[in-house]
Parts: sequence; structure tokens; C-alpha cells
Amino acid sequence: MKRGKKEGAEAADGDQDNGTAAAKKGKKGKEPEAPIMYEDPPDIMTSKDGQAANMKITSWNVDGLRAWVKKKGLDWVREEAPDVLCLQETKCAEKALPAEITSMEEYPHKYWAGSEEKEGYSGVAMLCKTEPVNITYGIGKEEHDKEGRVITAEFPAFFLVTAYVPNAGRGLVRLDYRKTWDVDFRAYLSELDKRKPLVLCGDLNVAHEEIDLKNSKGNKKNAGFTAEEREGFSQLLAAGFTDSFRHLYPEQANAYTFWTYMMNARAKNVGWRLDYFLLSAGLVPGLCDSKIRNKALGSDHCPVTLHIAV
Amino acid sequence: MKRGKKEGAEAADGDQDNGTAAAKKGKKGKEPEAPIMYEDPPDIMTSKDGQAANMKITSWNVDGLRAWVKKKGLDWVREEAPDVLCLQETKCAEKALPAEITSMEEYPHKYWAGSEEKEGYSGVAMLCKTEPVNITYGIGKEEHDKEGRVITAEFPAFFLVTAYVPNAGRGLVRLDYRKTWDVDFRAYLSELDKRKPLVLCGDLNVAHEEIDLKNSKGNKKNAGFTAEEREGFSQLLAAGFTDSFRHLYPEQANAYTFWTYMMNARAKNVGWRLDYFLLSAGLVPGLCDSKIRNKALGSDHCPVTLHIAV
DNA sequence: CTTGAAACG
DNA sequence: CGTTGCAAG
Repeated sequence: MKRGKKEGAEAADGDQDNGTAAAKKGKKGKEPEAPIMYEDPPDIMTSKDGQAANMKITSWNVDGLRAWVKKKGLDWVREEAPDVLCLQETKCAEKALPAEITSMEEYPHKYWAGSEEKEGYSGVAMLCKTEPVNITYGIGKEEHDKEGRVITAEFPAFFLVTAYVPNAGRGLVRLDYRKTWDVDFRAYLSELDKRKPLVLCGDLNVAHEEIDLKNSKGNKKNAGFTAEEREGFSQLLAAGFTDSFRHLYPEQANAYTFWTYMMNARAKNVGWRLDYFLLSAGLVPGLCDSKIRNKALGSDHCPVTLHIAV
Repeated sequence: MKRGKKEGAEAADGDQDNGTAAAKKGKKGKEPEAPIMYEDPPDIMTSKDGQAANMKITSWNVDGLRAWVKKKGLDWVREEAPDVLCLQETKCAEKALPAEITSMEEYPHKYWAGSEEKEGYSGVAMLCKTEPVNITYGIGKEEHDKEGRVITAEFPAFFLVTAYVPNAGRGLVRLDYRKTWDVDFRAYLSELDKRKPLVLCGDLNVAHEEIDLKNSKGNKKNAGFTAEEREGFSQLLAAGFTDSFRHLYPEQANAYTFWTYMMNARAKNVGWRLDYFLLSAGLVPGLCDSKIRNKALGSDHCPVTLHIAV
């Protein structure tokens, strides 16, 4: 039994696992008794220039839609009631979707993208209260579009792109591919942006700066915090997109959207900010709030919600 | 998703699955409302020639020892308190065994055999209150001894052999191998029997006669009830071994030790008698009782218990 | 239907 | 640690 619990395999390869290095630190007794939590303040529903929010978008990496449905993820969604719900890591073929979600009347317009090769891998979805003008799948490059990672909805005033960015993998086995992806994805977004401003949401699988994860020191060689991935994110900002959460809360630490299931990381708030809303320059004036719903359970990620006037 | 629940795949290949044909019949409304259960009568502790039982042996196909331990299988064992406990389908490497069983003080002498090739496949065990004179593994033929299927314990008065006989598989893909096994296993037992009488227990993966399963009609082409497997069992009897349960209860129908997890087969008592105690001729006079413990839960098989005077 | 392992995260 | 499809029964 190569991966038996008694073998300590988890601890052994922990240094190649998102968040593990910091969680382990806890075992050494270095962290305070009470974890430093981020208390999400009340939603702001008006932009700085006085516009009232008229669009609410929620993004959630559900880590397996079927398990997430069983864990009552949809109850939380009904409570949150966003205009658009974007999901990542659905890990579910369209014909295997639970009736609870396919029958949801609140969202008559539902779009699904799944991995063509590997069943039960990756996959994103977008559920809309109002019908988009147009929907496209992928980023227009064959090599990137077989894993069900991107859906783009065109609305009258903007594009909404939801993405599940490829994980660089343990041992960074897929970092090279990720770098190619970052280049091509950025090009895709820049092209879209020329036509109409866009909102990008989803699991971008990178913590941008040290403030965006608990254990920045221990994770510089790990997937999600390598120099290359961070640089990719920086270039997205340089291309004119704004990290809505960081824009509104530039100093806010301990605000994370992902915690490994291992080593009680969530209870200790040993997390990463991997889920984002990025905005084209033209949409920033309408930005009202960018929220991290860290109380919502059902996945190793929590949902994030955007309030915007478009 | 080739085997999605919505596809009805289970029903489609049901005819290649132990017990399914009969369970399906239930859906057609052909069986009585109340299932015909077998009520195990009180244990008889004396042999017909007046000897008091002095040896109690229990055999149980646990279908995954770790899951079975979690389902409190050991609580039942403590209650039953046999002198020897034989387990099949442990599906667990020795070093991955749960402490609950490795630390069991009631059975100081514990023997384990696991599959060498496939982890988590097959595997048998024997736990003894008193130390056997000798222990051997396998049946002395290289080609059969890599899957952890047989343990033989030598006691002063008899050999105890526990076996997990190879399943012929869906579509009978392994029926040819099974026939080879049956020949070689019978030869092994006959050789042992020349030295000292033996008790053979375990999952022999065959229902001998029509009385030994609910749906004999529908299963003649299925693993566990093919003419070849039944003939293998008949030849074991011809070699001088006695099916202890059938010897004591020649007419008892609806007495099963296995029910597929599918289609509620156990609740409907749509089962098979696959688990046996076979005795050398010299031990039959000491036979007190051969029990089917069909109330015990924790596996798709129930335990069987032998009371014997040796 | 259920087990355990494998791949992935 | 937890999800998925997989092989096996």
C-alpha cells in the first residue's frame, strides 16, 4: 500500500501541495492559538461615483459539482441569488448533472463545458437569470480548449468570462504548459477587451502577492505561487485589468478563497486567494464591491461575489 | 460518463452479475410481498454421536477489511467469540491493517495473506486463540499463489484451510482460470487429507445446487453457478469432503450467505450460498452444527460458523 | 451497490 | 483530505 495512512505519505509530499507548508507550520506551534480570520464586511452596493449596483455575479470553484450539490451548495446559491453564477471544477459530464441543478428555474440559461479527454476532470459552468447575447467556449486555441476551462458570455454592456486556469501541478509538472496558457489566455482577453469591456472571474490558480496567501515563504516553489505564475498575473494587470478585491481593499490580509482539505487548513485559515474578479478599465468606475464569502461551505474553495453597475 | 446512473448501465449488464437476475425479477412483481427468509435455528452443540463441541470456527468474506472494521464487524466477532476467525477479501496490505484488528488480544496468533500484484485485491486472514502447529500460505503452485487466497493452519487433530476461490468474473472472463484452480485446489486438499483430516472454509464462489441460490434459472450462465463451477464442487464432494450445512439441513432452502449490494437483494433475500465448511470424512462424526449468521451486517456476505468436536 | 486504488488537486 | 472514474465483485 504505497499511500497508506500509516506511511505518512501526506506529510512527505506536502511541500508540493498548495497550502501545506504553512499548515504544517501549525504543527510546530509557531502560529497563534486563535487563527487570524478575515471577517467579510457588509456589502457595499454603490460605486464610488455613486452608481447603484445592478449586476451581481458569483464565482465558485465547487471541486466536484455532484458532491457540492449533496453538500447543499445550491441552498447557499439560492440565498445569495446572484444574477449570474459561475462554477469551476464541476468534474461532471453534462448528461451526469444532478437534476437539482439542471431543473433550477431561477437560472433558465445554463451553459456547461467539460473535459473532452478525461471524464470527471476540470469543467466550468455559467448559469444566468437573463439570456446572454452570445456564448462561446474556450479561448479559440485548439491546444487549450479540450479541458472545459473557459466560458464567455456576451451581455449588452460587457463580456463575462469565467475560467478555471490550469494548475501547475505537484512538482510543477505542468508549469511549462501553464506559462503557454497564461500567454494565450491573456491574448484572448485583450482581444475581447478591444470589442467591449469584460469581467473575468474564476479560479485563476495563482496567489498574486505575499499578502494573498498565508505561507508565502514556504510556497515559492509550489504550484500557485511560483515567480512565473505570479508574473503571469502581473502581466494581466499590466494589460489593463484590475483585481477588484485588491483594488478596494489594498491592505487586507488573511483574505483567502482556498484552503487545502489537508491538515485542518481552513480552521486555521491557512489559505490562498486564488479566485478573482478582474475588470476592464472601463468597468472600474462602476465597481461597488468584491466579496469573499468565506463562510460558505461545500468545497475547498469559497465563493466570491461581485457587485457592479454596468 | 459511460456508466452514469441515468444510463441504466446496471440493469443492462445485470445478467452477468451474481444475483442480479433474480433481484430484477422482483421488479416485475413476480415474487411474494414478504421475502422468504431463512431463520437460523439455535446452535446445536453436540454431535449426533454425543460428543460436545470443543471447537468453534467462523468464516466471513468481509469485502474490504477496513470498511468492515468501520462498520463494526469486530463487535460482532467479539460477541460470536469463535476459537478461529477466518476472513476473505480483506483487500488490505498487512501494513495498512487497522489497529483495531492488529491489536486484538483475543486472537494473539494472526496470519495474513495479500495479493502480491494488485494492491487492495483479494486477501485472506486467519486469527487464532491458540497457536497452530504450523502455518502455510497458498496451495504450493506458483501460478495460484500470488493473490493471497489460501491459508492453511495445522492443529494437532486437523488442518484448517481457509480460501477465497477466484471469481469467474463478469462475462465469465476468468472461468478457464477458475477451472484450473479447481483442479489444483482439489489436488492440494486431497494431499493434505492423506496426512490429517481437514476443515475447509471460506468463500468457494459457487452455489452448488439449485437450492443454493434464489434464482437458479437466471444464473446458469453466470459466475458462481455455471455447470463447470458446480461440477468442480461436486468433485470436491466426490473426493470425500462433506458440505456440513447441506449434510445437516439437506432440504433447507432460502439459506444464503451472499447477496449482491445491487437492487436491494439482501432485503428481498435474493441470495446465494457461497460460503461453506467442508469436512474430511473423519471429522463428520464430530460435526455439531454448521450455522449461517445471516443477521450479521458489514459486508455483502454474512459469516458462517462451525461447531465441531475434534 | 460497494470496495479500494489511481489521478488530480 | 477529498473528488472523480476505474476495476472488480
